[in-house]
Amino acid sequence: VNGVRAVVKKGLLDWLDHERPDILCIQETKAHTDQLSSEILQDHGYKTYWHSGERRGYSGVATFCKEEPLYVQEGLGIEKYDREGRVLLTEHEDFLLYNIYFPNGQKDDVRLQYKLDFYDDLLPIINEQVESDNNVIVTGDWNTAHFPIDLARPKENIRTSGFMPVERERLDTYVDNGWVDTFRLFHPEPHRYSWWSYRMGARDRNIGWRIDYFFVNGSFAESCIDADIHDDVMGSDHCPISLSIENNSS
DNA sequence: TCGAACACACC
DNA sequence: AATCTTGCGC
DNA sequence: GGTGTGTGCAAGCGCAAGATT
Repeated sequence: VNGVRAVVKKGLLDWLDHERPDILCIQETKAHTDQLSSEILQDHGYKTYWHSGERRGYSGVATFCKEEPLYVQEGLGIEKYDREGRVLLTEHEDFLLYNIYFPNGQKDDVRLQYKLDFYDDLLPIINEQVESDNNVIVTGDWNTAHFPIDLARPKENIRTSGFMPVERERLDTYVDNGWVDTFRLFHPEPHRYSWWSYRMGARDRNIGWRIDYFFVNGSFAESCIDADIHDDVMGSDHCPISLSIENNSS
């Protein structure tokens, strides 16, 4: 969301009150909870969980739940990532939910490698949970467009972090391991993006990237009834994405 | 990150 | 306490 | 002169922290 405090000023809570999702996952909160008021922490009726980076004003994720999760974990359990406040795991009745702000690799080779390591280290963890009979959803800002259809300028960005072959190969590996990009189940069409540069009026011209996903394990994909991108919602350089799941109880 | 503005090929 | 400047990270 | 590639450089926002008032 490029700063929760900024998007609250721009109407996040009105939008939340209108949409009332069962669960809301946000990334790049850029705030510690002691910097936030009760209007965003709790007054809306959701239980909220926060994982913030050590560095003030940087990174951070939050998960809002109508129903209290069975279990909440801050971080992946790997120190070098957890210092940056990138992961919230919540357990729900029918699935585990990872809310993740994947690293950005554009600053230098060190950060690119850090990003690639994150992909490599996350995969065995979630694979193991599926093997243990859990359904798993991994959502958030993945910071990588997988295929040329997923960004407006594929040829121009082959050497830009976010669409480099090494990064795309990591997503290939997720797919090879049975993980499903749910948006494409329902939307084969091009020109559907979830992020646009603030600069150069990129959003007005839809020069964007699809870098936000809901990946789910293969068998759970059958329970997904819709996935979408809501590019009419303003307030950030990203727009919301959604996943709808079959309701088995009631 | 995008694309205007250049440089420099190469016929 | 409010405003400005610089710097960082997208 | 036209077309095609390749490279440096400007480009919005949100936030922190220090300086100035």
